[in-house]
Amino acid sequence: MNQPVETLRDRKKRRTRAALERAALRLSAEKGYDHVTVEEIAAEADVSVRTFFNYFASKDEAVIGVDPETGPRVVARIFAAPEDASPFEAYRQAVLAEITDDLENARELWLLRKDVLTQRPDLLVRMFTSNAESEQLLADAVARRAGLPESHLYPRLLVAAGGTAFRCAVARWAFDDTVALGDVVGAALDMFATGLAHVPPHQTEGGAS
Amino acid sequence: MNQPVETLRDRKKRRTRAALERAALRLSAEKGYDHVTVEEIAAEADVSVRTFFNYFASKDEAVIGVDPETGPRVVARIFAAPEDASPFEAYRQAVLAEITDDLENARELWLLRKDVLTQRPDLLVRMFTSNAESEQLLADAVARRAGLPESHLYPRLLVAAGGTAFRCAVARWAFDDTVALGDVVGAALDMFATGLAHVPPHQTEGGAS
DNA sequence: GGACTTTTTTGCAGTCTCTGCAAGTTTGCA
DNA sequence: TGCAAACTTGCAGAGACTGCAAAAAAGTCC
Repeated sequence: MNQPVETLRDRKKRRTRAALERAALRLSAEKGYDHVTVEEIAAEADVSVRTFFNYFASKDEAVIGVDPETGPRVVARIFAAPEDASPFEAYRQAVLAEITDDLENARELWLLRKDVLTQRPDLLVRMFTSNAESEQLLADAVARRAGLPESHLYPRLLVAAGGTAFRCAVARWAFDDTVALGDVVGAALDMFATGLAHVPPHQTEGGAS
Repeated sequence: MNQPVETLRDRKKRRTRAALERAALRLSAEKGYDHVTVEEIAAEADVSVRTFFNYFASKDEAVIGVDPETGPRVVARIFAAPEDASPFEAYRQAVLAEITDDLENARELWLLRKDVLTQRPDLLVRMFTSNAESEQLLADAVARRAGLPESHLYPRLLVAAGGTAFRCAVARWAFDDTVALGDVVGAALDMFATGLAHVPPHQTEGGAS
């Protein structure tokens, strides 16, 4: 029907969004998140303040890097997993693939973001779990793969756990980025997979400190 | 040294905080969170707007019911658990006890809060995980009980998982409050305990839908 | 009770985030 | 070229939140 052809408009929009995100991160890393105004961000990206708010609902969203395409893309990845993969495995693969890709495509942004999130850990909380909407999307996808009713706890819990794994991993990665973020997320997901009932053996990844 | 005697000042402060929280919740449940101003909340609690902000750093915090005493109290509960309890068990007991108590002491507030959190699920995200500070406190407590270094992933992950369990449980409870909130949190924590690798057998609590 | 210290409350001025609206510009398309 | 749809922008305004200094209240000591 509609081939996903990228029109000039689309390209411009993507560029503007990227410019705003980059500006927000660069300035926040440099001067501190609280000392940067939306006005400055918009100026650096060469658009009006009003336009900033056409792209991001809040200043927070800009540094978080909220992207409306992420949710649907991860859902697609969940369904793209092998037939015989468990719901957990499907979700795990989708999340790790998304992270790896994003880190690949925007490594510099992530390095800046690391700084900003260290300044304001509360923003980190809203990153993966950013909007209830996309979380709902993912939970529905997991539920379908698991053959569970939407009201069941498991899908929501799994998706939320993924967000939590991501959050903790970023926190740890910000503390020591000699390890790959994807690996830390993977490790965290493994702990969730096998259960938290017992303290894991001392196989600290990296063994730092 | 300093007996925990409750002076008049302390009592007034507690009352004011409670009045503000109640006002925030009542008005939000009635008119919708976005249609309530801090001015109205302060008026209903019979204090000035400026005083509102002396108690809560933001409008959000008022409906969330942020209380500076909660963090330390849960930490105390973690250490109060039986010597032979695993870190997970200690944490689990602490969380469940806190929830049970709070629900006991402020049931009406929770019924209002349920409404508000249904309107704005994003606030729910910030509830348990509200501030990075108290999360840090809890993680340190768990780490000490587990004999792990502070940098280890496990304590942070466990605490964050608790927050997640709580969050998902509230979401489900808001949807159907014929079950006790504490029980749903318990069920969620059980899933985390045994691991999310496999879809749990269909022992749906309540079996709704 | 009166004088003095410490806390808490309050008003005020001011900054910043965010929204609705209407007009101006750019892009897509026939 | 000409029209329609999508974006951008400025503007006015509501509302959240902060710093500051004065006023009020509570605790203390004589």
